[in-house]
Amino acid sequence: MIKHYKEAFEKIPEERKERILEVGIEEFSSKGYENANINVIARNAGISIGLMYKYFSTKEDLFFTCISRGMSILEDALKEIMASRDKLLIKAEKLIRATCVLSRKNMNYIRLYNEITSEKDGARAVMLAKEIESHTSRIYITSIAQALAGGDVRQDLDPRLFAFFLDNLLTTLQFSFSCEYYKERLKIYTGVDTDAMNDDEIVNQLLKFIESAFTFEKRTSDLTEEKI
Amino acid sequence: MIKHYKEAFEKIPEERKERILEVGIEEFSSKGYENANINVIARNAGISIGLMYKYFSTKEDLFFTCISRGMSILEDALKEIMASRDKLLIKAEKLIRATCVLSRKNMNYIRLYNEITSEKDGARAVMLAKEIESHTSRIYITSIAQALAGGDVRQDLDPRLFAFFLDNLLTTLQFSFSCEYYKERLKIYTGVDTDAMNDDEIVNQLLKFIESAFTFEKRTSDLTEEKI
Amino acid sequence: MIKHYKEAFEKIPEERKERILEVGIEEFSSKGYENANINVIARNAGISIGLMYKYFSTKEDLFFTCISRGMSILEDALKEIMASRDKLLIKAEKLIRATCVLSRKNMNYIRLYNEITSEKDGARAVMLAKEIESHTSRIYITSIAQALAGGDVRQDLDPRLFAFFLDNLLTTLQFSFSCEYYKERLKIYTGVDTDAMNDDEIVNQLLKFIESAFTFEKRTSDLTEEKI
Amino acid sequence: MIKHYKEAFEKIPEERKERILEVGIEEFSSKGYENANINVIARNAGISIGLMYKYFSTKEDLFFTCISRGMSILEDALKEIMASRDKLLIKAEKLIRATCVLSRKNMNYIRLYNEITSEKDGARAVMLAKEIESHTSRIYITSIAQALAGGDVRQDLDPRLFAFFLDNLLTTLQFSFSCEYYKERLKIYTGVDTDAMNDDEIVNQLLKFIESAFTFEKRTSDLTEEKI
DNA sequence: GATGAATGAGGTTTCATTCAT
DNA sequence: GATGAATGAAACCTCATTCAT
Repeated sequence: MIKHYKEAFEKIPEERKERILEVGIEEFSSKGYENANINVIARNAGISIGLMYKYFSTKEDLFFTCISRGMSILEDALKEIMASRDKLLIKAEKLIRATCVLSRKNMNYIRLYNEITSEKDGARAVMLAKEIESHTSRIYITSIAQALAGGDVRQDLDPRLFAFFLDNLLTTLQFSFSCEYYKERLKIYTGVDTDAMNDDEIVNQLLKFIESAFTFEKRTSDLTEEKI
Repeated sequence: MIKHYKEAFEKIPEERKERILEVGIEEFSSKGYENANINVIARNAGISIGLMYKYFSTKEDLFFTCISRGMSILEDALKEIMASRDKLLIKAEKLIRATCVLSRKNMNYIRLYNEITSEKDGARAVMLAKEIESHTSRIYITSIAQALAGGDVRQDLDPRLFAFFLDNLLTTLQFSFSCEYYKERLKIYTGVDTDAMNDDEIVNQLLKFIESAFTFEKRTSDLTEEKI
Repeated sequence: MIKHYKEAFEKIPEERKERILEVGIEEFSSKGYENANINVIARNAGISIGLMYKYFSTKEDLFFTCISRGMSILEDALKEIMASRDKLLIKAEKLIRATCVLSRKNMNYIRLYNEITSEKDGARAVMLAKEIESHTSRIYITSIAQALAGGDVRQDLDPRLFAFFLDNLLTTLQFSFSCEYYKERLKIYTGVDTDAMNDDEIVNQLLKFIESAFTFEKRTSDLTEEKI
Repeated sequence: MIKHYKEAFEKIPEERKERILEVGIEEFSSKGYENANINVIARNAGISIGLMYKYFSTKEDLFFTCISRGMSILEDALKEIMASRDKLLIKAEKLIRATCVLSRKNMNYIRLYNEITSEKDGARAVMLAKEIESHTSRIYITSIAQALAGGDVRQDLDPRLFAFFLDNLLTTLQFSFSCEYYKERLKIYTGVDTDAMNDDEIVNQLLKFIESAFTFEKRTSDLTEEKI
């Protein structure tokens, strides 16, 4: 992962590092990149703007470093679940449940991720995607490939694409618990306010959705039938 | 849908209206709301900035009007498919295929939609979600409810949530064909460049994913078995 | 009095003339010259902005013409009172009483006059003062000179300066009934809200003030006494 | 008195503070609030526009701070005179003479005050009047009340209203020495150019005017006589 | 290392005025 | 005579970045 900070930043106490990045994440995630104000971040972090520029060359670099931190926290949660020896669908269930819990706890990180996903600049988008998605995707793909090899899932699935679909569902779910637009959208679909919602129903339904998608394979005979 | 333009805008020839909104959509979708420049939009649309303000009270209103246009175009495509008497999964297949085609053709509209989904301001997000998602969600939910009533799909699904999951998958797919970050992400998952990709594989896999999710219901006996 | 309108304005029906000028006076007096909007005036007067410019060359000219109308209305009220054969102090009393009544009725005209009195541009100020004050001042001065000649007032007064002081008192009183700042100022001095105020007390006191100022002459003996 | 500047402004050297405010007063008093240009003020004060906004949140706040300075300078001159143990009419004479001198020296402050008196916005007008007039009015009223208690002035005067009339006369006199419109108006009344005028005559006459107004009380017998 | 005062380019918005119809 | 669409200069304000101390 590329460093987006200067040497000076490495040398300061961990505590101050965290302070700066947490304040940055708060600002970037709540206002978006453009509307975030570096001077405000410095002030809230308790350091001078001059020092901020000793640590980061540009606003962009501070943003990237905030992202690194935020995303690695989210990734750690994912890794912990995926590291287990559980079968794929057990992992899926854990993931879904964890998503509900973490989305509320790590709201800022998810909002930050959401901000990234609407990056307009091609080069920045590519760089960010590579830094953020590579590892995650590998974890999902590997896990599914193993399940495939173990005969735990339908044999006609493509691990890469099913990993992609799975992540799409989980990512959107995260957004739906954390990001303003997605929260309202979920409310419109379910008719219930997200914050007041009981997670069980959505967890159960999504689990069914994913479980069936991953496990049931159409028998050859089905293929000759009329499509439902 | 609320009007976000002034009376003067209603009176001008359709051709100019389109010109302005298309130029606006191009600017907003390629640079994002904050970085979009209304002077540039006016210039590219061939009108003066003063006139622009005769049509729209604020940059925000121009943005909203661009969104209205972009989203209604996307919605029309959806409506056409969902209006058919096809069974749900036929519709799903059509939707998926249409998504591939339209995502490349209507790239700007989808990028605009993507921009909206990362709206940070709560009030704006709620307003936008209501304007954009209400209709779409109803179409999906109704269609699924009908399939449920007709016994075409598994009986233990919740139409609202399954509609939600389905839309999540389709929306993410659209983004993956249109938006820089999501394009790179898809490339990372599949290993293939999105633009050079043959859609067939992804369409087939997603269809399988959705089809199984919607149709296969665990038999009671399964519930007693060990989870896969 | 210099014409500040074009020929076209002279030819239109009296009713439309009045409409335009009344609307203009309303706009200029309530917002001030700079913040007044010619396009708004045209719209409220029911004519097109193009026509407005057929009648007046510039915003300034419209303003001047509004002033002419407003000031001549105020002047007419003054003239009527001053034309009587009453003794000076009877006139003064009538003036003061009229001021109270007219200040509320002709609030807009007085506000317009107040706007003029803070004109910053030297040339414009001179022009306006000449147009507005010449006639008024002559009326006052003449009246006082007659009273002086008739022995009705103290013999050591200078008619020009006493006219000036008298007008100062009356003008400020008008402002105090019509203009936001002066209204609040009067409230601060009296402790009573201007709009709720009973005029009698202020009329009586001002009358005493003026009456004494105009009529009592220090006897020679006084001059040797200690100043009070 | 409410602060209309930011903390940063408090910390800068007195000299620079004065520089900025004097330049601001010059600009506001010569062009009026609307036509004043803060970029010009910043340039003339020798600072950047960005810094200007570090000191003041808005143009309005800079204006208010300029006013505070200007008005407090004028108030100080008033206080000095009114603090003496002189009898009321001695004070009055001093006030009138001081007005002549100060009006020429402090022309900008008085023009600024004049600008305020034509404030159109109700809320702003009330705020300004309270900030500016409260103290002044109290000084006048107290002084007159004391003179009344001491039997130095006529017993039938209302201290509040007579203070009001006195201030009206002095204020108008100030304007007549400083503000374009009022200067021309004075010229029209006296026939002499204000700048070339010998103050003595106007001072003497105004003193007579005020002295008589304050001291001579109609005897009861007068009341039965025909009004003069 | 640390500060924060200072910069100034750039974007949104307003409105007097023009002119083709 | 009458319209009102169209123009564009100009002003307020923000904030990433610099640099002297």
